[in-house]
Amino acid sequence: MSNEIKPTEGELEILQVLWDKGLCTVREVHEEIAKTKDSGYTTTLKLMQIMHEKGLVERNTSAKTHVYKALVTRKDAQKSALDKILNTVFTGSTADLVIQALGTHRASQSEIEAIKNYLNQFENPEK
Amino acid sequence: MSNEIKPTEGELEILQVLWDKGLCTVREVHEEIAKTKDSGYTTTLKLMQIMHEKGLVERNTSAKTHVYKALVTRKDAQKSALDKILNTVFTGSTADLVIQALGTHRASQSEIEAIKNYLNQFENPEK
DNA sequence: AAATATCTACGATAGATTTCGTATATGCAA
DNA sequence: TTGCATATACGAAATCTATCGTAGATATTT
Repeated sequence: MSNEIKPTEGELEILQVLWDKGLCTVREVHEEIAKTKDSGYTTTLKLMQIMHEKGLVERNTSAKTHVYKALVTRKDAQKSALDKILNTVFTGSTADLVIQALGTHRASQSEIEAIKNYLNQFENPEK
Repeated sequence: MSNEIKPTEGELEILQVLWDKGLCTVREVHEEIAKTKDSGYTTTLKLMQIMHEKGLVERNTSAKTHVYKALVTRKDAQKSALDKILNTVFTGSTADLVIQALGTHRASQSEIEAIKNYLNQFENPEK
């Protein structure tokens, strides 16, 4: 039980953009966020500065315009998010979570196949 | 897209107890929470009062000591939690979520069977 | 070079959440 | 019945998060 990645709602929005685009200036992140939400530029800037203090991102300050990069990976965040809801609402049952997920958010046929293939890895390998 | 169940962190802790135990007094909930965290009795009380205002719980006030009951079900909260992480860290891919969940939190053989059976429901029904 | 645009830094505010202290009511025991 | 334990109610502080305005530095344009 080492790392607790717990970005806030606003931080997650920013991480999304960084994950999708890789290296980004504050302006780039802000433009992207402004598509679905309207808040000021300095709001995004401030959040990203705080994320830097927290170690969620790193930045290159050699030029006037700083360039940011996510330090937490999407996978890290996924694992944390899963751990959290598993330990709270799902009382630790992975199977419950999986079945709920498949039940309410219908997967496509190809996704279902992918999952089945994945499961087959665990099919008593040494029979 | 009807209901957004978004209990806070503290509210979730309380809901846990109510889901596990059913009807509870503030004292009972507090004792349980105090096992893993130390905060005062009135803190728990206040939170539960707020949850009552928000409609997350109901309470019987006929006796001096009030008895609380969750109004949100665990399933409601599960659905909300899943929706949320699907739309943020998992970019809408149920398959990614499922595979991640199975990958990091190994399921037992019987759980795997349960999931496979579940998936078979969707096997091209009209061949 | 002067005006304009763009950037970072930073303080301040607003709102939500958590925390607690204190007042007051109620039940129980000596 | 007097005192003690335990409840609820409620206001207020402490924290966190998000938001923005403004100052000052650095480019860019004319």
